[in-house]
Amino acid sequence: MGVFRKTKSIELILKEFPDEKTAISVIEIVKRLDSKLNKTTIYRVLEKLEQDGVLHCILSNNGTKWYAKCNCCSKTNHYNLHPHFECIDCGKIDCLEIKVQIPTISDRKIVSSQILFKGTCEGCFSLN
Amino acid sequence: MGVFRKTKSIELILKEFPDEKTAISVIEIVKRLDSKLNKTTIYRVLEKLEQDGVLHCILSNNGTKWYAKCNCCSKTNHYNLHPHFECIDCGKIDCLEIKVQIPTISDRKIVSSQILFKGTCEGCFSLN
DNA sequence: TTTGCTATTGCAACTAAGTTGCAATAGTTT
DNA sequence: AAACTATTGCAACTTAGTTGCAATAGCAAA
Repeated sequence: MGVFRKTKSIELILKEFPDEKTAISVIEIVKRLDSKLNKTTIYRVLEKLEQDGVLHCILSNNGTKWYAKCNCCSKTNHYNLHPHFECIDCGKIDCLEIKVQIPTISDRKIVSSQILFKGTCEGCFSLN
Repeated sequence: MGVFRKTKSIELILKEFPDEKTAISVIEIVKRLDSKLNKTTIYRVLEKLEQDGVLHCILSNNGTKWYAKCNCCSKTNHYNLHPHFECIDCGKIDCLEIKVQIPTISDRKIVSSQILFKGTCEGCFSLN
């Protein structure tokens, strides 16, 4: 939304997202870019990138914010309906490329959803 | 888990849950019982009631904790697989008595899920 | 290139949800 | 009634996330 200047901050932050599936916690981004960017800036840039349909936000099981790249969103239609997976062993979160049926409920209108599955990820699964 | 004494705190806190569907935020409980109980106690009792399968915890869209009564959980099997609904107008959260298909994913094991639909609830829906 | 506009950034201080350690209190059992 | 220990209250802390404001830096027009 609004003007979008090409700034160092945006460039640095976007570099932290290697692919379309892996989510990163804001805490981790702040830690990684500590010497380069102020945490306020990071929060604001992430929020703006979310509004612009570049990233989407996921809430982890402990209530902290994570972000991941969007591959189906636009500035006007921000769909975030795919589910996410949080590993209870290593803590990582990623996007699942599957569809979950969104139900229709009488008298209510569902606008968006937030689906988080918890369990053991591929990596940790093979270690057992 | 552990011993379960019948204390004033447990009684007071359980009184705040009128039915099996309506969730209450911890913040709200702390506010309501401000003159009667310490917030630390409230957090601890809620956590214990969750471990004992009496209540289940829901994370709202802004990352705060909400609790609701369980009607299908036991001390040993704590299932929390039903979805919840958060109203984007009035902010209330409640349990949905519908089943959502939990997918199976190769190489991963899903242990639990957290499904939050957001939209307009019956009450707010009829106001428009 | 320079000027001016204003979006963006950094800083410091703040907010508030949730946690921790410990001493005091109160259920429960003998 | 005594003793044991789970539970509670308090105060201080932790930390993710926010706010206000002055300084900085993209960008467009001159």
